[in-house]
Amino acid sequence: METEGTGALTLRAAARLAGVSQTAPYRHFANKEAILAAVAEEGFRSLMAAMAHAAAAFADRPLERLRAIGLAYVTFATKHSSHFRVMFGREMADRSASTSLRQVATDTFNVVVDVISACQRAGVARSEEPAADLALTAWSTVHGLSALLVDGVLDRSVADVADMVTRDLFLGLGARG
Amino acid sequence: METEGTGALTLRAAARLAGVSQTAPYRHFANKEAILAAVAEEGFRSLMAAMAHAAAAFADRPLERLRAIGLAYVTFATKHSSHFRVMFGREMADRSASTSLRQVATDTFNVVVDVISACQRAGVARSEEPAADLALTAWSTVHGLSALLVDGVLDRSVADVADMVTRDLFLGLGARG
DNA sequence: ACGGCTATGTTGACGGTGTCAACACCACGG
DNA sequence: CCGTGGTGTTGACACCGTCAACATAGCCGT
Repeated sequence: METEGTGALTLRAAARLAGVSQTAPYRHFANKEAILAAVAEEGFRSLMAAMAHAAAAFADRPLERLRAIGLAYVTFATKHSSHFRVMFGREMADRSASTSLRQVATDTFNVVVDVISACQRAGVARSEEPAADLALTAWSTVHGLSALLVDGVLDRSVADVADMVTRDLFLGLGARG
Repeated sequence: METEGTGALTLRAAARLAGVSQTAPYRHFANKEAILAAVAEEGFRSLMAAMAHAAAAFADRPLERLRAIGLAYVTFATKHSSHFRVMFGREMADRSASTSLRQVATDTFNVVVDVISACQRAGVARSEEPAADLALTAWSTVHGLSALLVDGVLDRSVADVADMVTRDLFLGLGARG
């Protein structure tokens, strides 16, 4: 998957790679969707770890922490683009079929909510709005940028663009004053 | 595609639907990727039309116009989710293969840039930054929200969430003053 | 009017894929 | 020591994208 793209993640190829027959995976997963759900779930855990690692350096500076996890998100998406695609794409018809996948996805979201709450308490984020709402906006922005980069729609440098977008997200588009 | 999801867009099914043999499409397209590129291109034109239509009501109010095209984007994505997925997904391995697709995609982006320029001239958008940069942030946010909705990650109401996110995008996350 | 060229379509086949049913083995617990 | 459950295999099915070879129909220049 990492070297040949999502389309190469085939049940039979996986079995070949494992050195077993092509139907052996069916002893461990109900079908291909179930395998993808497991891969996606692992991806979310890996993403959460990357965000946690990036945040660790800024224990008592919530704003820097927020930005760090945003950048970690985009970095993860571009560095593990196939994995990222499986995590969010619709190779699985119905993601709510796997409750554990749904759980780990909301856990990931809650990381963002927590950091934003901290920002609000520190007075650096607008606090007239629920943290969950701001978090959804932040997630949308960072996720959208990741999606555009991963899907090859943009051809600008990842670092530049991520830096700029996270700054604008904080400032807003509107004129101040 | 509309009724059974992206996975059902198969060359043979399309041919059956057209009442021709399964290899007839090869007289008109090089391969499946080429068909998807054409579908994606048509999608971008359709999206541009939807945005233009939404913007028409606010000829001389650039801020309302900006918001209207953002909402039109999310609406289009959720109402034609399969089409949206083809437009951005990686069913095509290399989207830059089709220059006309690339062209219509940048045309779409330029619609956003133009509206943001107008907002800057009207003094309602921050103007210390290039319109293209702000446009990329706006696109990321709206595209990210669309992607999350389309991929079934969120279960909140489309209208509510779109309204909230576009407002927060304008205001920014940061505390004012 | 006619012969040929081009666009379009068909048939048949190839290798690859997800999935299922039937069968085989091996280890462990009663 | 036997049975049972977990794991793996073989063989098959329908479907997929794609290709080569062959057919046809309409238009163009002569």
